Amino acid sequence: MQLYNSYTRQKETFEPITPGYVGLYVCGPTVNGESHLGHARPYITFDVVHRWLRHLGYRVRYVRNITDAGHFEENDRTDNDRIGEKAKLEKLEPMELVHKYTGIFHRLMAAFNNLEPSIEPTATGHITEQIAMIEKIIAEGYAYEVNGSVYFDVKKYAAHHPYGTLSGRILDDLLETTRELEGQDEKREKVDFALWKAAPPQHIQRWPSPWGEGFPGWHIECSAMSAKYLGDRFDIHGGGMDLLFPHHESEIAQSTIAHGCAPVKYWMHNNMITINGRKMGRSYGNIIKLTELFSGNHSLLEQPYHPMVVRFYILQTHYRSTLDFSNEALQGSERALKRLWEAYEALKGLTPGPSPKERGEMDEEIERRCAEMTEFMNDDFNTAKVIANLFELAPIINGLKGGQLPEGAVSGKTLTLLQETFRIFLEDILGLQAIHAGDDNEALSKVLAVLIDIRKEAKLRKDWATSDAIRDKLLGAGIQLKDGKDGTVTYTIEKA
RNA sequence: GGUCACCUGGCCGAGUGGUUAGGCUCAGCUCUGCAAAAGCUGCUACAGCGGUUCGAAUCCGCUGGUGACCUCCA
Repeated sequence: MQLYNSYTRQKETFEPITPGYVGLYVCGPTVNGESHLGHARPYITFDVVHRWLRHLGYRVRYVRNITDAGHFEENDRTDNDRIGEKAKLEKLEPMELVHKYTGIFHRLMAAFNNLEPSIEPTATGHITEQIAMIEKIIAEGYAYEVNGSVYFDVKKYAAHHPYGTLSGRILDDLLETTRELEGQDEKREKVDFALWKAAPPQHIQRWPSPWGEGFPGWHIECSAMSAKYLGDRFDIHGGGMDLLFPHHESEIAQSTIAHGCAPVKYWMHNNMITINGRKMGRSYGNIIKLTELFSGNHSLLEQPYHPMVVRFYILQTHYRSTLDFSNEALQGSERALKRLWEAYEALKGLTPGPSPKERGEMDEEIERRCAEMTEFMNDDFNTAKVIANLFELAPIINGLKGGQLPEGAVSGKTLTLLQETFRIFLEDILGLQAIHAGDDNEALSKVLAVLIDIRKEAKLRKDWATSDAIRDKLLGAGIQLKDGKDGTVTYTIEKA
């Protein structure tokens, strides 16, 4: 399998550090607010990576953190609320926020049908590990303490180690161009980053440390927790491209000092979701929360979009390309997914033709397209090409079902391959699910059978008014009847 | 300002030297009582200008445009 390593900026053959096992770490959410559309991308992207690695037979330990330490705020409440000014219950309780947004996050992940990570460690649950790591870095001489805060000495690090390789930074440029920010006078250099921050008196989240009460810096949690659960050196670290600098660059530096080796063998970064060509982000004011996307409740949205439509829309594009949001694009994905899924359902109902014919051209095409899907996934997780091939196969399935292709056009063996391949790629790898309601309601299917029967009788009488009324009114209720060529009628039910 | 990307048909998007990507939309046809669904067919693009090459969307250069990072950020 080939994957693109952001560190070397080229595709490389994947060889796990420990044969048969893969350590995968992905930067998780900061649970101080609701996830938006942009956040959906890494979690879906790396869910597919996780699924594919498992499919290849690797035993994967997938670690995705929950960042629940740092700066928190909600509406007018912040973690800087002065202790004396408000009653306890009026003040922000960080764990209350963390609980709320972690719950929302988990529900969103489930809606996307993302498999759960193996471990979901929280930053607050690993304060001691982070402190221990900082102590090690100080002992090695690459960090210094100022007024209860600890900073990493980037200049010294860069003198002895390659720095900036991942993000393409040159230290001298950074020293010149890094902006002047408040409260940075403690640092020796502007490029230094905090390992530990002393907590001002009004800061609620605080832990004791060798340097006084405070809280961990932004980057250290990922390094401490990935090392704890995956080892000092592990296989794949994923996240959004916007984390390249300074987050991942800092992770490399601090881990290299603390553990004596570069922490990650393969770095993977997904590209951004844009809206009108611009990255979705708080500062641009163009955020669409996922809950809004699913409900349609947002001024930019023309309609609600099902989580599976969003998942499909994301997977139709290669993960390293930007992906532009628009209603038109989402609606296109919705129609496309419906068509593909209905072909899949039709495929499940197909049985081999009467005379198992000899292998024909169609058998060869199907075999080739099925085999290609594995190649596409092995080539840096090219889900876009996998989906294209599924669409290439859909007309064959529909043709067999609809009678445009003769019954024996495909051999039984090939049909089985096709069924198996669709199931594996659509469900197991892409992680897609039906977006219309299942046909599992016995009472409803009986009712529909009655209506279909009445309509059939009406058609025999050429009572078009009645037959069309049944068809149109059901459609209005979200139930679409589909007349087969041989008189059979199938239907799909919109999920409420 | 520094660094790095990107610019594909009405829209979304694959694609790194020679092949129809694919999806959505649209038009025509088949099927149908009419539709829908499905099938078939059509719409053949690579920002511009140079260069390399037998041959470039694909490599190189220049120009223009857009974006990302440099600050919390998926």
